[in-house]
Amino acid sequence: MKREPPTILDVAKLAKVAVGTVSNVLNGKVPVSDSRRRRVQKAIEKLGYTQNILATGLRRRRTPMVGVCVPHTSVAYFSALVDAFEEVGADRGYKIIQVLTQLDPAQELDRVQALLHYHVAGLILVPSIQPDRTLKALARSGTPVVIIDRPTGTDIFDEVTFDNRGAMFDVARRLIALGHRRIVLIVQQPKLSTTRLRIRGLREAVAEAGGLAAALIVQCGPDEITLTSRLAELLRQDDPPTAFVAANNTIAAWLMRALRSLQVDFPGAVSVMAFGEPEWADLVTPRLSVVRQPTGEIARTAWELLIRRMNDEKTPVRHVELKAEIVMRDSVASNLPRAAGGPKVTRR
Amino acid sequence: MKREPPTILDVAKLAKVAVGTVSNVLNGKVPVSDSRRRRVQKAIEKLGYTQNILATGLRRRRTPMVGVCVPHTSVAYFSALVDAFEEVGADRGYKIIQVLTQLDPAQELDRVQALLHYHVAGLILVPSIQPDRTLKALARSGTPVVIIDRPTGTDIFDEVTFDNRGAMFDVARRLIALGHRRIVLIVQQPKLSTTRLRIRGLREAVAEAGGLAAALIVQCGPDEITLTSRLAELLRQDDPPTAFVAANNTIAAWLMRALRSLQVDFPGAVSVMAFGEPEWADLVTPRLSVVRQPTGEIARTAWELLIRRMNDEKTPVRHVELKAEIVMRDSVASNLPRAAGGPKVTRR
DNA sequence: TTGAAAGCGATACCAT
DNA sequence: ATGGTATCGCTTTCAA
Repeated sequence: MKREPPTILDVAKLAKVAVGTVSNVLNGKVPVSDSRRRRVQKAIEKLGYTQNILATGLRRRRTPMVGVCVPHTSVAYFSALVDAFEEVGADRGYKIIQVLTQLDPAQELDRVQALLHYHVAGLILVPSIQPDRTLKALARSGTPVVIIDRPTGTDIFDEVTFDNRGAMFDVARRLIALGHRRIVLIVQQPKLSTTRLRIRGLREAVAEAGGLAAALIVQCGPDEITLTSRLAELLRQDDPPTAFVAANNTIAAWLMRALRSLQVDFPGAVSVMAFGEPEWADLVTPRLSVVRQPTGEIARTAWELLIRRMNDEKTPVRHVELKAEIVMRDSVASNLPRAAGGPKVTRR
Repeated sequence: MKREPPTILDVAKLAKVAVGTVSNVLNGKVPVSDSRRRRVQKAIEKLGYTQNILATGLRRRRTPMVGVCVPHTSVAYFSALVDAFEEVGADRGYKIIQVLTQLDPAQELDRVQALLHYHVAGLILVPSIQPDRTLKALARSGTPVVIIDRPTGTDIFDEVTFDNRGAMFDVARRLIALGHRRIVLIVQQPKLSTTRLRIRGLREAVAEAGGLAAALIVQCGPDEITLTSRLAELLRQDDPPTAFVAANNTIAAWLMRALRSLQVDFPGAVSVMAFGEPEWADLVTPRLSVVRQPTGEIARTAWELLIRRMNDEKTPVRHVELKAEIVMRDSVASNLPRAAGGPKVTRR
């Protein structure tokens, strides 16, 4: 018994007022006399009237929804971000439309364009490797946008990122101080801006150590098996790497499983760190050391910037860079020759 | 330089045709002569025209979006579902709007109502503990709905669930066969339909074992600390429980950490199982045994049912129940007196 | 086939 | 403060 939902006209008729008056009651911007307001409210109640956002959006040329575009939600970091946005956004009366890029620039463009068709009020984007066309479309649309996590290298969008270079630098420095000489960074997407920054941080730390240390970037394949064989190869060579850094929790999980299946003594022979903090970081043995991204703060800041831009089209562009926190646990151990059971890293 | 986006009118003007013709080209339902079609397409290209979905939706009284309402995405099971929907939905030209209930019936109602304002073409819902008002609103709206994961006990919506009772029954039976006599099910929401079914399965298995075994339902608090102290209490009593089943990956993580901090010999003294399959299940020691939900199949089936209902308003209601898979790993061990190092459960 | 025109449900302006 | 009306961008008759 699907009856057509009541419209503002039905309400106006029942309350014996003009449609404009109903609209005014609804939006509360223009004053309405008490008596009429009550009549309208009663009518709304009785009819079970609900606003049609499509019509409102069409007229207002803007909808109270914000698009959020992330790679996928299987990386804990991203799902945490989405959760945070849903929460903070709802408080301000915005709905979140979530779309996924699956790491594919073409899909990214497609999905973002779809969001633009909806005339979303704003858009939060974690860009892919090749976001150029997407960014162009975004710029052309004039939609308020905040880029998060991955700097675009442009100056047209607000950005909230965290200091990947610095974090990686600190991590590498600590590893080197612990006696590690060959450090491997395992990444999924070498061309990603974030990845490049991490590589830079790593190289800088290595350079600082003079000829002592060396860095190696490994691109993991699409699955665990590829990574495992690549790893086996690496560890077979003479003077094999002793420290591994995984770019996210998925890779970290693959890496740990690979090390186990290869029966590598861990953290005895090799140390491991990861970006992101999966819920299992301190459940596994050895407990995983991580670079903890300031997820909540990123979400909050991004939302603030977005609100600001949605309110004022031409407020100056801002780039906010937050600091990540390094959390050392058992998966990182000393590699100093004299210190087989020697000085341990601080645990927490 | 935000210029107004071109409309169908601009296209018509440039192509020197009527707006209706442009619309026909766009939708491809009504035949259009080749020459005009080309002119229209060229104009669209040139102007960079994109359809305004709000207007289309208003006119058609339906939008190509499907709402997905889940508790949150930090439980891997739910984020996997959302990912699956985004993928399968996009293929059919639907966008997914995701909203979260945060386990709160009031928030659930609010969010679902918002989705209804958008006149979504369909809605997929993982209901909360108290979904009555939401379900009523949904029924009233006439929107195609598919309920997943948690049966509602009504016959007005299509449902895709999996056999929680059966899965729990099998799990309990195996545990009992392994010599466990006191089995604890740790849940977050005792009144949830899913939970009730699991409890029933557990009770049935216990009953089957005669006076041999006993079941205990523990409601964990909102955080790990509460659970830890509750657990300590349980384990302190005489004849303490030897098997624990966690309702999801979050509780499983809490449970494992709690057991460690309480220094319980595990899986020596107690065995552990969990519903859901977190990425860390086989990373932890001992590797976690789980009830693996058929996530992909649930998503696929739900989508099929939704499509079916979106196409045919009054196709008969269907309830599909899928089977879950029990995956035994090291976290479950024998509790038979004679079998300290005795018969092990099959591993995989 | 094609063009003209009537809405879809709301907002916002203009008189009153 | 209130009522009447044009309008948002598009689909969908209805004639031609």
